Parts: sequence; structure tokens; C-alpha cells
Amino acid sequence: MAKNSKLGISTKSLSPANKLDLSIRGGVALESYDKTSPDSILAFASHLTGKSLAEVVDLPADVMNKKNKGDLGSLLEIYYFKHRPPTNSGPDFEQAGVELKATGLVRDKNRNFKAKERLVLTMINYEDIVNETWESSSLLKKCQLMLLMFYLYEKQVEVIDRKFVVDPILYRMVEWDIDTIRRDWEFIKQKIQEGKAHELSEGDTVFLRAARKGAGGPDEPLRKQPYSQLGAKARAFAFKSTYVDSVVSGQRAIDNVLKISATVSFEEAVAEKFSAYSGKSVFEISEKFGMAKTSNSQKGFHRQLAVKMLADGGNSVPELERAGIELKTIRLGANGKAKESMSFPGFKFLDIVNEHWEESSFLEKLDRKFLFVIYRTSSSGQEIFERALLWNMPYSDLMEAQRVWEETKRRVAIDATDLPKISESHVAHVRPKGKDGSDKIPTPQGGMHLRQAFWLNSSYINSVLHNL
DNA sequence: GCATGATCATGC
DNA sequence: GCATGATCATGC
Repeated sequence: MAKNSKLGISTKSLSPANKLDLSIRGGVALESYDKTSPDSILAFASHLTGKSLAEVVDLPADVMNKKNKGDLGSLLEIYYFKHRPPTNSGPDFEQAGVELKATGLVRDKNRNFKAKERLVLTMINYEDIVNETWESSSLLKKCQLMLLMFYLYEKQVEVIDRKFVVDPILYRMVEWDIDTIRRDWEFIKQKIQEGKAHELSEGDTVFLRAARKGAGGPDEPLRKQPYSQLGAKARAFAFKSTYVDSVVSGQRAIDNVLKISATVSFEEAVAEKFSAYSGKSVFEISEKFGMAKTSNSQKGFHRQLAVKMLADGGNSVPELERAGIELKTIRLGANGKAKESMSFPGFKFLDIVNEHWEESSFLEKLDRKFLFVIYRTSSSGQEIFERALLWNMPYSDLMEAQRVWEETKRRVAIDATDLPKISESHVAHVRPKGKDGSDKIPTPQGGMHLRQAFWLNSSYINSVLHNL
């Protein structure tokens, strides 16, 4: 939570920390709550469901008059919970050990709630983390128990008017996904210990990410790291937004497709699922799952087959979505090479010219963990499932992808019909991707041109596979 | 065999 | 209806 001073709120308007004068408006008489009890804090928080902060408490004039009213979490603490969080790095409610997080939801295509963005937990201190163990970590101290409050984010609505649209949740890391989260934390620490804080990437890990923090522009000052002279971008521990989604929807209770446990990591669980099929023919595997390949142009066939293998015949793997893992199939020819490049979502000419790399959808996709499911045509002409592996893009290649993206942005503004070709980068290129030849969208030049997308070069895919 | 362009099937 | 992942098609 931001400290009060950051909000510019006079502390004179605060009630004494332990005297709970809960003058609640709106005809709702609320009981007090016990600051030492997580359950009591949760119960008190739940009275906000369906309401906004401004509906429930009288906010002082200095807050109401401020144009930027600050972050909702801090306002909640002060004016709803009447609580002043400690200035140390521990949880907001120190006696109960509860950290308060208020986070925004938006509606997806199906009108379901989803997290607007990743949930930032706490800054990564590169100097300190190398001396921590998981058990003694500042992350665990602060965030092992969190009160998560979810409001509907709408840009034009002031923070104090945003309604809490679902019930708050008391999130206990121990009960949820501590095994995976701990591994994520260890991985991030390890990278810093190797002097690679500047190479941290969101794709490194599964649920807990090292998320870029701060403005992120070229002027953003870099932080020192203990085992390298190179400065590193400021990063914070954060939960991946798809992971937050699963927390909101309560999905976690039912998705146990991969059978991750204290002794089986995400990677091991995936490997275990695929191991039974290694070397088997695509035909044999599809027979097993009763999948009739209706035509050769069934373009999603190998992908469907991959999901079946992972989900024991089911049609989805919620853990993949929760972890934001990108499933991609790769088909190798008899020569062991991937023939096709790998496509990514299309972009609009009019949008990309105003985007920044850091916020681009291409980076959002690339900066993930990938699950490659690899098929290979044997010398006899029969296609077999070879293996599956988890991968994320090395830092240097991500930089090259950025270069291609920046070049694309630059050239779209000049001539949207002349974009980076496969020969211009060893990593990525731009190519059409549409329904057909008539699928054209407007260009900055005022014309119409075929819809385009970013692709990873087939030669790059092959070099990645070769190195693994 | 590769670069480039075109298009299909699917799920939401 | 449309974006997306994937594959097909053509020309050199």
C-alpha cells in the first residue's frame, strides 16, 4: 500500500488508530471489527460488497476536492478500516498478519469478471533477496495472508465511486499454490544471484512474476544489483493476472488436471502427462481419444490432441490459462526441422503507431512461458508425438523482437505495406494474417491493407529447439 | 527449400 | 462476428 504521505492526506483527519469510530452511512449499521482477527477483518470488508467507498463513508473535503484521489487501497485503510498501516515492510494489519490489496476487475467478452492487470505484491529488493530464504523472505512475511478486495474498474469512474463487485477473499498462500509460488520465488532469487537481475522476465516463472514496475520509459533510473555492475529495471513480485482470475472465480478448487503438489512441480506434472505418449503416432493417440480427423485442413487438430494428452482426454487445462502459459504446437518434417513460422495475434496499423513496446500485445505474449508440443514426421512418413517442453524467450532474443517491433511501428507510419521481412531478423518478422485477401484494415496513409501479424521465424524456432 | 502470401477451422 | 492458432499455396 502507498503510504499516507503519498496521498497528501492530512493525518489530522484520521481517527486514533485503535479507537474504531465507525460512522457508516447509507442506513447500514455495521459492527466494529477486531484488528487482530483475519476473519473479523474479512467480515467487515464484506459489508462493502455491492457498494463503493463513497457510498459507505463520509470522506473529508480535502479528499473529495483532490483531483487524483490516490489509490483505493490506501483510502480504504484510512476511511473504511480507520487503520493506519505500519511503515515497516510487514503486512498492513500487523497483528492479524493481513495485507490488504484492492484490485480492479473488468468484464471479458462473456461479461465475466477478470483481473484488469497483474496484482503487485511488493517490490523486489535485489540487494536483500540474495540473503533471504523463502521462509524468511519479505514476500512471505508481507503477503502470505491477504485480504483481496475486488472493485469494478472503469476508467471514467473515480476510485471512491468504484463498486466492490464480488465478495472479498482471504487468500492464504499456504493453502493455495505455495509450492509453485515458492519455486517461482527461488528461480527469481537464483537469477539475481547469478548477476542477471537485468534479464528477469515475466516468462521465467509460473504464477509469481517479476513484473516491471515504474514508468518504464527510457528515463526510468535503473536499480543496482549485487552481483553485476549492470543496472536492472525496477521490478516487483506480482501475481499473473490470469492467476488472479482463478482466485476470483474460485477455479482453483476444481482445477486439478495437472496434479501439482508439494513434491511435483508444474514442469514435472506437465512432463508426466506427456510421458505416456512419447513416440506414439498421432493416429494412435487420436484413436485413443476418439478424435476423428475429419479433413486435412483441420488446422487445430494437433493442438486439440495436445490438450487431450495433458487433460487425460478433457478439453481444457485451466492451469495453463491460470499461469498464462502459451501452448504452441510445432511440427517437424522428416528432416527434423519446423517448416512453419509461429504466428501471434494480429495488430492494427492505426493502433501500433501509438503503442509502446512495454505495453504491446506482442511483448505480452512473448514474455510468457511457452509449452511447446512437438510432433515429428518419421522417415516412414508417419507422424509421431515427440516431446513437450517448457520454454521462455531469452533476454537477448526478446530485445531483438523489440527491435523488429519498433521497426514495424516506424515503418507503418511511413508505408504500412513495407514491413520487416523474415530476412531482416533472425527472430521475428511481419506477415499477413487475415480471413482472406479482402480482409483489409486502414493504414495511417489513408489506404487499406491486408491485416498483419508478428511471427517468430521458423529458423528461429529451429535454433531454439536445437539448443534445448 | 525458403520467403511470402493466403486462408481455414475453431472457440468465444 | 471475429480474433486466433495453424496450415496451405505459390513462385522463385
